Amino acid sequence: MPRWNTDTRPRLVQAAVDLFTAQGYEATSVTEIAEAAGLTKPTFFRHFRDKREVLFAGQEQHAQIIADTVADAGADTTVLEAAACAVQTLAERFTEDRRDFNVRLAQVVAEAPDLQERAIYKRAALADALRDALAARGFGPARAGIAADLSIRAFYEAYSDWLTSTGEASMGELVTRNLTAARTGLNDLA
Amino acid sequence: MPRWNTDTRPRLVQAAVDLFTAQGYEATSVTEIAEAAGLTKPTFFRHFRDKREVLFAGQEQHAQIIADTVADAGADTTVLEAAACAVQTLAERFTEDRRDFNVRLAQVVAEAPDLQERAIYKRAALADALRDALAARGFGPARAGIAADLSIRAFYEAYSDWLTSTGEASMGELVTRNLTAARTGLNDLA
DNA sequence: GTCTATACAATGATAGAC
DNA sequence: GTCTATCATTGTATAGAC
Repeated sequence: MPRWNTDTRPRLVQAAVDLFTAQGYEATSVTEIAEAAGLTKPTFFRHFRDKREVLFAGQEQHAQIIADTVADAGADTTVLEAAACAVQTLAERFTEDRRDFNVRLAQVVAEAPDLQERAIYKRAALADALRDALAARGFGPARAGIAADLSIRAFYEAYSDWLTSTGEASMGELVTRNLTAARTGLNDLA
Repeated sequence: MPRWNTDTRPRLVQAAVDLFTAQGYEATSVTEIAEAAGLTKPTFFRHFRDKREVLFAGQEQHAQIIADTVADAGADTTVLEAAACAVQTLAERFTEDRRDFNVRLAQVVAEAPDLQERAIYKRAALADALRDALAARGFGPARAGIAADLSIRAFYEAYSDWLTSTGEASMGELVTRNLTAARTGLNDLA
């Protein structure tokens, strides 16, 4: 990573979110975003694969965080414990000062089907990363898949709660609550 | 639906899959597809929202099949039974004569990230439909979500098996096997 | 190695005629 | 319901400047 111009990406992200919020996602062109950041269209596409990707900047490391956490978990942890640990660690990145930004982001995503599709893809990528990490620890594919789905689901429900709540609970607490609810549902299953 | 030109969509689908298989997805333009079917580009877009959607024609009713099956299940069925019933009913649409087409389709999807994203979106839509249908029957949200994820996962693993196997097992049988494996994994979870 | 300038193919939308 | 026609935008490629 070069030291100069290291704020190019954040500037593009900020310009994009501002414009999307003000005029809507589809009504905003990539050229507009680039010029609002004092750059040009080709530069935008050098930093982001496509127009959608700019709204998911900062999530690049999420899969790695999950993989690392599972790999570093104690030797005697169960599948569910390892999976829970992974999403708990991920939750730490969702600090209170990032809540407003995430709320605005969710509002933009809600209005554009293209963005919802990308968001679902990101969720699936996280579930895959978690499942693979669990499988790499020796848990069977069926168990790994189920534990991954269950934990990622709890995480996203917590994320939704976090966005709609008024800040009385941290993301970590909400993840814990939703994981508990999931385990209860699991027991009621059979 | 008009009686004339009722084969327009199938013709477009066939032309698309043929061209994608021959030259690749990205190397084939919508104009090419339309002209190969004796039509024009705007006509293509009247039938399919975008270039990707043409490869998922025929899946429009899948969500409805799942919803209907769950709604029609016996009053004393458990969550897992209702969910299993739904994917089993869906499996009936994957008859042996459609296997070759699905194999070609999977090959095209495998080469284009855009298509994989759309495929994942379709899977998520099925999981949502199943979860909603289960919730509508009074099963709690946690149980409904887990049962939906688990059953859809088993379905897709069965689909993958169905494509790679050489026809000795039907899609229904493969779904049954994967559902059984999932239930075993579920018991090993706690 | 990062950005600009320019040109380009293709997607996807739109308006109007048959 | 399809066609012609036109259009803005996405996303890529090539050149070169700093």
